[in-house]
Amino acid sequence: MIDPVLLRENPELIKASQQARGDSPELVDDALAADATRRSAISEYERLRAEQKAFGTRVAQASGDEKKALVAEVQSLAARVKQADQAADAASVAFDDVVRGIGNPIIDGVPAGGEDDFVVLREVGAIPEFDFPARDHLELGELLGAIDMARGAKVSGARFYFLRGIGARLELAIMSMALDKALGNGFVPLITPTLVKPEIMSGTGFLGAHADEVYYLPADDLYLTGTSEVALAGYHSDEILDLTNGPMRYAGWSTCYRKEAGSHGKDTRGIIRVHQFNKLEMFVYTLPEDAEAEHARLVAWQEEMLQELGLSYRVIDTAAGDLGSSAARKFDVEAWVPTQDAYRELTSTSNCTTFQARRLDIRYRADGGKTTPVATLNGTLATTRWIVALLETHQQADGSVRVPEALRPYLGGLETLEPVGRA
RNA sequence: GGAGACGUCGCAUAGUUCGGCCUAGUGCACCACCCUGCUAAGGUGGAGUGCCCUAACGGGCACCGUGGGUUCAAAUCCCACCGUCUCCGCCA
Repeated sequence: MIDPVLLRENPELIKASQQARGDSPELVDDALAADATRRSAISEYERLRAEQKAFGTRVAQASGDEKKALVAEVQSLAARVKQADQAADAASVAFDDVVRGIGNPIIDGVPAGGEDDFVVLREVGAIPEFDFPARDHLELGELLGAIDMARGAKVSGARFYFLRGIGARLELAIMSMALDKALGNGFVPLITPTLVKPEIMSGTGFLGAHADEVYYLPADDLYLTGTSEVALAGYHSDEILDLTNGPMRYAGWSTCYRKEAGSHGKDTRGIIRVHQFNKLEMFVYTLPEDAEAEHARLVAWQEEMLQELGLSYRVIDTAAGDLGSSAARKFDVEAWVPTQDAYRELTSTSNCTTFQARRLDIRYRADGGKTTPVATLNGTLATTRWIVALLETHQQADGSVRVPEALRPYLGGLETLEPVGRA
C-alpha cells in the first residue's frame, strides 16, 4: 500500500511512477477524491457518536419518567449514528479499493517501460564455447539419469517432473550451498508453510495482476505460495520490530507452486518453467533509509553464488512496467544458457520499500517512539532452475558434467557427473 | 471427528453473575523526576495501537480473539467463525 501522506502531499510523484509503469495516473486523482470523502465521512460519524455517548451518561444517571423521556429523545440520534457509521465504513472500503490499485512508487533511476526496456548493469564471465555440439539440459539430465519429465507428466501432468539420482542430489547440493552462504551472512533459516490464508496472500501483493498464477484450494480457502516470500513477509505481520541491532534477515526454504498460466507453449522442454520447484529465498526487514544499500548486498550475494558455480551472467535493472506492484526496484541476475543462446533469469531481488510492510502492518519504533513501517526486501539465492545453467555450462563432449569446485563438498567430493546406462 | 475449558491495554490478572458509577482497575516490567552516599529500597508522575480534526496547544472516535446482531447504551447478552489447552476417537 502506498503512503497516504505521500498521496496527499506529493501526488505528482505517484502519478509519474504510474506513468513509468504504464499504469493509470488517473487512479491517483481518484484516490485523492476517495480520501477526502472518507475523511469527511469519518468526521461526521465521530461527531454524532460523541454526542450519543454524552447522552448515554445522562440516561444512566436519570431515572423514572426523566429516563424514559431521554431514551425516547436519543433514539433518532442512534439511528443517525448507525447510518453515519455505515457511510464511514463504505467510504473507507472505497478508498482502499482505489489505493490498492496503485503500485509502489518506483525508485529514481528505474527505467520506464515494459519487459524489454530493462537496463543491463553488468555482464560477468565469458560466454562458454564448445568444440562439440552442446546438449541441452534435458538431454544431459536424461543421460545422467537426473531428470525424468515423462514420468512427471504421467503422474501429475505437463510441467511436472521427477528429479532422481544425481538430479535429486544436485538440487539439494545447490540449495545447501545457498543455505550456507545465507548462514554465513547472518540469515536465520526458516522452513515455511506453503499454504497461506487469503489476507497474507493479498498482503504480499500476489493477488493483484498475477492472481491467475496462483493455485487456490477453495474447499479450505488457502493459497499455495509461489515463493516463500509470502510466508516470510507474513511472519512478522502485525508486529512492531526491534531493528536497533541491525536488519532482520531470513532465509526461507520452500517448495514453490506456480500455475504458469498464459505461458502455454513457452519453455515446454525441461525444467526451465515448471509448476513446482524448490527455492531458497532471502528476506530482509530493515530501516527504510538502509533499504537501497541492503538491496545492493542481496545482489552481491546472488552474484557470489553464480560466480562460485562458474556461471556466466548479466545483471539487469528491470523496467518499471515489469515490476510487481510491491516492488520499487528489481534486479534480476540472468545466467547464460548455451543451447538457448540467451540469458535466463536465475534470481530476482526486489526492494519493496515500505509498501509491503504497510499492508502487512509491520513497523519499528523510530526516534521519538513513533511507529513507522519498515522496509522489506527479498531475493533468490538458489532454485531448481539453476540445474539448467549448471548442466549446460559445465558439460563435456561425452555427456558428462564437471562439478564446480564450490559445489563438490555438497556432493561428497564428486568431481564429475557421469552418464548412467538407463533412466 | 466428539466432549469440555479458555481468549481483557508488553507479561500476569480483576471486571462478564444481574448491560449504564469501565473514561477497563491492580501487580510486575518500563520511562522521567525526586529522595536515599551502596545491595530485588522508597516517593511522584508518565506510559498501548490505529484513525480523524487542528498551524500549534489540544481535542475526538475506535479497539477487551475476529465478524455480525440485540439495545438509547455491550468487555458484559445472542449468533457464527478463528485460535489455544485438556480428554476421547481416528491416522500415510
